[in-house]
Amino acid sequence: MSSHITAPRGTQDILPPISARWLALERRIHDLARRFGYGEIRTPIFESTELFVRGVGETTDIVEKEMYTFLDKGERSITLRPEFTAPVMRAALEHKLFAQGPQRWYYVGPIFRYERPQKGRYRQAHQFGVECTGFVGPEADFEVISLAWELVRSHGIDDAVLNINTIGDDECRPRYRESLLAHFRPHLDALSPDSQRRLERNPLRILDSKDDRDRPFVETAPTFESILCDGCRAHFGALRAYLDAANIPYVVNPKIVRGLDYYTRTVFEIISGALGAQSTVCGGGRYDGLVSSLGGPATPAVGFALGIERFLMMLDALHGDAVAPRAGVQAIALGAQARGVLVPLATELRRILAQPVFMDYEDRKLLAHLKAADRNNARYALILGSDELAAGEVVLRDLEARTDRRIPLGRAGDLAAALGEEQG
RNA sequence: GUGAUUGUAGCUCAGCUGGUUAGAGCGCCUGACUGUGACUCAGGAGGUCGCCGGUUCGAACCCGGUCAGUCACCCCA
Repeated sequence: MSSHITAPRGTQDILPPISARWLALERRIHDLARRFGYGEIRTPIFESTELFVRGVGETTDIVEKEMYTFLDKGERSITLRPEFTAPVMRAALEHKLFAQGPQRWYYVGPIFRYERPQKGRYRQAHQFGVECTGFVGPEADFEVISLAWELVRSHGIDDAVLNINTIGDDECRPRYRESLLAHFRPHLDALSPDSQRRLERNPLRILDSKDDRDRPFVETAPTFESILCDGCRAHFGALRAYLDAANIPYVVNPKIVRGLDYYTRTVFEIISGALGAQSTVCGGGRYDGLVSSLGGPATPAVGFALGIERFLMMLDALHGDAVAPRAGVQAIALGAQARGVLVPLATELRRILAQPVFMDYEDRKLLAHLKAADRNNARYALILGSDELAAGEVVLRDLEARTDRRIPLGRAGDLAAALGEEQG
C-alpha cells in the first residue's frame, strides 16, 4: 500500500460523486460574481517569491514558514501562491489596469501552504475570492461583504456568523499598537510564551489568545474604539449603517485581527461552528496600502477569500444526507446484435437529451445491467434484446415507478420525446 | 514546528495474556431465474495486517524508527 505512490501530505483527490458538488458550487460562484459585476482573473499558480515577501509581509507566518519555495533551473526563486491578493495586484499593475479606474475581479483556484494538516486545513486548498479596487468609501466594503454573505445566505447556511471589525489605518493603528505594547510590556513575564512572542510581532493578536494566563491582561487592555481616528470611525460607522439597511446580520468582534500585513480599516470573517478549530470560512478586508507597497499608484482596495473546502464542509453539516433524485437513462443491450443497434442510438440520445445516458458494453445478464442502472442512479432503463429487436421495439422501464412501456425502435427523436413526456 | 491518537479486504470494523491456514458485515462477481433492479438463498474473487528494522522457537499483536490519516495548539481559507 504505502510502497505505492500516494497523494502528497495535505492534498486530496476529488472524485465523483464529490466532484459534482465542487462543480455545482463553482457554477454558483461564477454566476454570483457575474451578477455583482465582477470579471474572472486567472493568474499563474507560481510567482516570484519576492511578490509574497513584499505583498503578504515578511514577518507573517505564511511567508516565514508556510511557503512552497524553490529555485527553478534558471536560479530564480519561485513560490507556489499561498494566497491570491498579491498575485492579482501584481497582474493589475503589470497590465496597467489601475489607469482605467475602479476594477472588480474574482478568482477561483488552488493555493499552497506548508502546514500540518487538520480539519479544514490542507496544504493545497482552494479559494474563491474577490478584489474591488479604486473606491475609498465604505460602499465598496459593503459590496464585497454582501457578495460573500449572499453566497452563504443563498445556500441556506444558518449557523454562519458575520464578524466585522476595524483595525485602523496608518494614522491610528500605530498609536493603538503603542498603547497595547505599553499595556502588556510590564506583564511580559506573566504572559503565555506564545503571547510573549506575539508582543513585538503583532500585539493585536494577543487579544485573541486562548491561554488563561493572558486573560486578565486582555480584559484590561485598551480598546481600539478609544483610539480610532475620526476617519476610521466614520468609515466603520457608515459600513455598519449599510449592513443594517441591507438586513445583513453581523457582530462587531474586536478580536478579528487578520494575520496578513496588508489589511487596513475594515476586516471581517464569516465563522461557522461546523468547521472545528478552523472556524473561518471566509476572511477579508480593506487593504489600501498594498498596491503602493508593490510599487503601484496609491489605490484603495477591498476583498475577501473564501475557502472552498470549508464551505463544502458547512454544506455537508447542513444537508449531507440529501439523496439525489434519479436522472438519466441506462441503455441495456442484450447480445451483440442488439448492441450494434443500441450503441449508435445511445449516441443520438446523448445529442438530444439533457439527461445522462449510461451504457455498459459487456455481455452480461439483464440483472447485472439493472444493478448498474441503480449504481448510476438512473431514472430509466432502455432495454433492447432479441425479442425487441424482432418486434422492432425497445422497452422503456421507469426504474422509480417500476413500469414498462414498449416504444417503436425508430428515430431517437421519438424516444427522446417519450422520455420528455415521462419526465414532465 | 509542538502535542495527542489511529493505520487489518473496495468500505466499516473484529482479531483474547504473541501460537502456526487472519475473520465478519456491506460492496463486487457468478448462479438459483436463456430476459426484469433496492428482497431471498448458494458459491466465488479480493489481504506483502502502512513500511523498515529489532526481540522471540514463533509477531497483525511486544520494542524502535519511519510514512500516512485524524484532532488540537500555532496560524489561517
